[in-house]
Amino acid sequence: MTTDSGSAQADSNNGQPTELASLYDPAQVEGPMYDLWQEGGHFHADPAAGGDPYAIVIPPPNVTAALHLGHALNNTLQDNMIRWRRMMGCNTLWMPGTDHAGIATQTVVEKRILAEEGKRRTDFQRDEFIGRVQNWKDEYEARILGQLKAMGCSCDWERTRFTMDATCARAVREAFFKLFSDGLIYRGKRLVNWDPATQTVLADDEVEHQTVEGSFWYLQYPLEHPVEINGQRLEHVTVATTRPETMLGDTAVAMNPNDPRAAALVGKVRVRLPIVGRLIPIVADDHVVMADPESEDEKAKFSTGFLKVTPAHDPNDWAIGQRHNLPAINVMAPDGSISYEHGWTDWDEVRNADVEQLIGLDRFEAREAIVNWFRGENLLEDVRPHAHEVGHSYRSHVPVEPYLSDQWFIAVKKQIPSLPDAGLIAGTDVPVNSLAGLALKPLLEGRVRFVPERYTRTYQTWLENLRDWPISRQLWWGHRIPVWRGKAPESPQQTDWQDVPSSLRVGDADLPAQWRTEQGEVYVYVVAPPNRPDVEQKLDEMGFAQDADVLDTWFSSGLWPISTMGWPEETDALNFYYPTNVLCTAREIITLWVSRMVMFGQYFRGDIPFSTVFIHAMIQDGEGRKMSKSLGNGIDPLDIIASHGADAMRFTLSYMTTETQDVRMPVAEMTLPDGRKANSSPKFDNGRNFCNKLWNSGRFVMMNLAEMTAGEFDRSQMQLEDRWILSRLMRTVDEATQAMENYRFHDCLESIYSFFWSDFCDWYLEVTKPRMRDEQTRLVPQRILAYVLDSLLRLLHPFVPYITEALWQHLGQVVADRSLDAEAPAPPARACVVAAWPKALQDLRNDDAEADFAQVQRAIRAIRNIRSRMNIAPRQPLTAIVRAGEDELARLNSAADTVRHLASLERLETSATAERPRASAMEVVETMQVYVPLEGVIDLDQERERLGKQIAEKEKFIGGSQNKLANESFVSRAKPEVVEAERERLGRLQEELAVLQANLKDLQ
RNA sequence: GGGCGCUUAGCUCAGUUGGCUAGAGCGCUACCCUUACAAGGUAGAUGUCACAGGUUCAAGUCCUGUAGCGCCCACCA
Repeated sequence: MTTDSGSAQADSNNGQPTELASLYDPAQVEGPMYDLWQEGGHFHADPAAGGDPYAIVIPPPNVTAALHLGHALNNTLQDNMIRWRRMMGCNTLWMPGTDHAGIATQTVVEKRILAEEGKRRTDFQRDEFIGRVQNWKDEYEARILGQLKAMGCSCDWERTRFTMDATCARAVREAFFKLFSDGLIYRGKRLVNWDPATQTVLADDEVEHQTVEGSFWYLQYPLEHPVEINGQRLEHVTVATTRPETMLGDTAVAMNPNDPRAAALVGKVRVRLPIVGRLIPIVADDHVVMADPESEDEKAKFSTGFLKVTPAHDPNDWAIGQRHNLPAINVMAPDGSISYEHGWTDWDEVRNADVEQLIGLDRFEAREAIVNWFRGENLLEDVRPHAHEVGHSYRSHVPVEPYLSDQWFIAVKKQIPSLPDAGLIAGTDVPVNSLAGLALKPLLEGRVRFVPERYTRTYQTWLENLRDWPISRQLWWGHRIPVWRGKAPESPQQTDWQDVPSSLRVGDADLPAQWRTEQGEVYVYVVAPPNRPDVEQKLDEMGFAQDADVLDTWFSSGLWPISTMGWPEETDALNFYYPTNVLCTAREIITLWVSRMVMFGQYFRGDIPFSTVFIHAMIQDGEGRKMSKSLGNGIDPLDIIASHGADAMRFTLSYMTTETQDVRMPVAEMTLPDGRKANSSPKFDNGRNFCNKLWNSGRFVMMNLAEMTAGEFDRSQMQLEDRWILSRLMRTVDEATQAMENYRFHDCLESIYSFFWSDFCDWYLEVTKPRMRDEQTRLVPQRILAYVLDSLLRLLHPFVPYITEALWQHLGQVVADRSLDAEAPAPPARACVVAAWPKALQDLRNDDAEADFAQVQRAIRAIRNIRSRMNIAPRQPLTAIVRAGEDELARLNSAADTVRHLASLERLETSATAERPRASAMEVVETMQVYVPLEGVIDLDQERERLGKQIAEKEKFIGGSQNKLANESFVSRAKPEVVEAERERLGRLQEELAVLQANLKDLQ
């Protein structure tokens, strides 16, 4: 976008207000205004200043990549709220920061290093690799913070945090220590979601399900010896599986106890596992669905009645294994290849040539090889296509492998020992005083609420069905788990973590400890307390080693609301701003993040972290697809800022924010001012146009205020349009304020927008132009222009901060005090960012003025309409004759100048009995008739047709209204005021019809 | 498999407790560079509110069902 209209701000001379360009150029304004706010210290939150606290913690963006449009929306809305509350006089804090995003960041850095240097993580020393990730983090953190600033976010930058900085690390250490001491963290061998690509465990909610077109393979497992059932000889059983490769680890075949064949099979005969040769039992378990090809049940349709049981590689099988005491044989390495080195306990007994050929194959290669083996041995009974949901890593996107491994867990449904036993939350198995219970209770009590409310359920059901949270990750980038493991120096009483709140004395410290027997040896796990390097050193000396793993990223982000404020220290910020007010986020992390913050806030701080969770829409592209790098449909907020301006972006995003759950953003490649091509969206045109309009109207108002005189304002000197615009303003202030209170950003902007554009620009500015030309008549409208513009800038500031601030600064130079009078003050402020939000003054509300002015508007529109229809030049002077009731005419006459001016009339005649001049065009609006005498030919047929249409329409409505009123039930059952309104409406319609008919008759 | 959401003008979407002669922006048509703004102004056209039932005096709005689209959750026989 280029313009020859010069820079937005010419040099000021002699202290005169600067000239403003006619095209708003955001690039000229945004930087200086942001500097002005920063220099003014307006974003800094000071608890000592007291007042009403209002705080928001930012959902810390991941340092994996620069911010995208979703972030732009998220942060725009937060800034809307913070700026609004600041103007409402609250002591506001918007806490900024970024998230280290463990697995995600490590993955992108690994990928980049592999691509650029051909090296893998394991080619580096741990510290060296972390240094590389740190560099990435530094780069992206800077970019992200820069983006937030460019968007205009009014965060308290002095408090900027990072989930791995010293303050947050301190909180993590404290939190881990407390959880461990309370026996809420334990080490366990469990089946976890394993990502073979990144080789780490994933929490349930880090697994994404995708539909995969797979197959069912029907494999025959020979029986140890044939069995006779009802005279039929059975030599093998057939199992159906989607993952044949796991059969190497089968340790049983299960069947339903009600299966008629069970009596002859269960416990009577074993199965010889093909390839491996392992003899495995047949067990009875209710979990197995019996075969029934006729059944509606999907499972019964494909079931053979026999289920292969692989405890080490399937969660259901794990459960069956637990019930029947089956061994778990792990046949895979962490990278997903077939291996006998990771828990294949009977390898030495079963190894043979066939099995050995499979060792080292990737799990999918092994699948093929095994299927081929079965086919070759004639044991492959059938293959059927089968579409099913397969869990994939949300980071590497490869299928997740259920994998047996040792991990640290948080016990989420365990009664917290330090709290009283308060039973279960009704209808659940969740103890009130468990971590899950602590997160659930405030929701049920209404202390935490979701907006929109429907998201409550997502949160609730998730917590109710929560399983223990695996918190260790086999990564390098993250908070290292502060657990040290060593040979137990003394004999423990027991080795069951659950019942032994025990400790180990190290130096002068008693460390919480858990004992475990591993490979016949007793080990002790202890947690080193925060800020005790001496203890850590002592542990090292004792030959203890720190756990190599790091914590799940959500462990530290769950602490975000308290860690950023300095917990566990009793900081002023924590005391003043906690609990915060609103958490603003998208629905995708309600479970991942929101619930954990509530859990931790409640447990560590004894209070909820925020009282409202505002969930906003997710942005999709024009086709309803997710925006992503791989699709090439992502948009960088900085590119929108370059193409349209930050305010335009914010305006459009805020305006789009309704209660809907998805919004679409058509993506289009655009050329930016610097010549680059980048993705942006024409959706932002609306915002840009709005800003330009605001800029120009502000410019125009200020031109007219140049020689404004202050002094007493005499309200009695106001004319109809003055009373009208003030009334409309107050109505708007009222609507906007209510909308903001209810997180209705669209409604708020809609209200301000229509007031600004339709009422203020289209009408008030136009109406007052003639009055502005005269030194005497301009006095009143000048004061009102100043007051209304001042109010508008305040109303719009939370949404479009830059342009409103720029105009505010200019306006301040033109008119220092825009107060109307003592009752309608406009408290001066040195910056719009800290100006007071307007109050809706009831004494300026004026329904009569609004009704009267509406009448004037109707008359003007009628004349313009005739002009347009008759193809008469806009400024050709005309005479108009208006016939209407006495009251209506009185209103019109009181604003005759306005009508003449805005309709470009030479003469306006009003009469209750006027006749239509023979050569004239006419317009009937309600009961008002407007005639415009014209020279030349009037097409009477056309006029009659128009009237005929209007009559038909009117009759239709009258018919409907009459039917309604003739309906006995309506009259008796509808609310009286509704019936009364309907009667009035019918009366009005009939009057209007009569006028139309009279005029039609006149044309005959 | 469970849950949630959407379907309103050519396009993108508003429409809070049922009272609607259903709105906005963009686009479209005609006229206008009227010294704030052409990123603008004036005037105008356009809708079986997905479909089928039901509740009600009254349904875009509430209920049930159907279809299409999208999302979230769920241990892959």
